[in-house]
Amino acid sequence: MAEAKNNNLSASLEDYLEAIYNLSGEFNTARSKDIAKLLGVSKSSVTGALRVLKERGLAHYKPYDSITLTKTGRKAAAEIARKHNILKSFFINVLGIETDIAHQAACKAEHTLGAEVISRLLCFIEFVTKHNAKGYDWANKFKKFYKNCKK
Amino acid sequence: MAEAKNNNLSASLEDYLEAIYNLSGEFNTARSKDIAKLLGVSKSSVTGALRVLKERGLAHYKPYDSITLTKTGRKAAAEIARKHNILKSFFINVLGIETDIAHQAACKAEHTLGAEVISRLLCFIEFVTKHNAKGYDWANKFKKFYKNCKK
DNA sequence: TATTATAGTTAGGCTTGCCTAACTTTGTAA
DNA sequence: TTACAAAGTTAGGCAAGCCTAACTATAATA
Repeated sequence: MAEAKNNNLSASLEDYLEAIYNLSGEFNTARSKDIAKLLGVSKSSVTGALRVLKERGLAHYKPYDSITLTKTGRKAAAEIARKHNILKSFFINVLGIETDIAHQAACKAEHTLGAEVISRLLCFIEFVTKHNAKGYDWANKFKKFYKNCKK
Repeated sequence: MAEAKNNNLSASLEDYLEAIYNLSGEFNTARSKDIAKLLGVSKSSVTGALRVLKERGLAHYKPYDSITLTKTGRKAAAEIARKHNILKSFFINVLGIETDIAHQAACKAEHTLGAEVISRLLCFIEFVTKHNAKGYDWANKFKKFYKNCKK
């Protein structure tokens, strides 16, 4: 039945899933080559990952055929991307981190920190953001603070 | 010369290093058995890690002998522990996360997030903490906010 | 001091994730 | 339509980390 065992994906598999999701956005199908490039990984590593994603019911995959996500896969990917983007924008806009680094960090964060921490952290970011909107300008206050902060 | 190649340690090795550091606190020497227990790992895994820490000039280690950190090792461990503790207390005191989970997350965080993000995050935590001290009670404000926050 | 439990090590094996090199398939352009 | 380049796959290998089972050393006690 190839039904999704939604068992927690490894950080690496989530990266692949998200990459496919993002690349698919434009064309609805992702190419192995582009996934490899996006993740900085060899083509054969992509092939390997695709096999696993298929096994788990998250991607449609047949050798030499086009790559798409299953419904479950898309849902999972969307959720990953959503969290990822919130974190990323916090890193960039509040902490003042450079885009690429922020991206990398956000990619990995969820896995490492775990669901509970991420969930609360996302709330916290929302909290901070709302305060910002209310005219209490965190990002800027922090920016000044950061200059004198040696950690 | 067994001088420390201070090359970035893996997450796992940092865990071992920190474990030894914390266990040594009480007795000045750590036991394999206790490291294993603390990290939830088998005794043989500890042996393996010790060999690597020795190779990297971070721990003194000889089979069946007592385990201590080198000066470099101690320094590195202290730094890991310091960051770790800041993160942990932020997770617990601001985000309201349960101790064990906070501990796990903090352990892994640095690695995943990378030096730049961690450095800024630690500053941010300090920033938040200082505001707290000034009577702007973040932790509490966030606590209320969190109740209505579904992420 | 001999015995035995505990601590620690070694050997061998598994998984994940990556790599390169060689091969196959596909698609494009003479 | 053939020939060649690009995309994709397969085979084989490597490193990090972990495990269990069997062994060895140490230390405690009778």
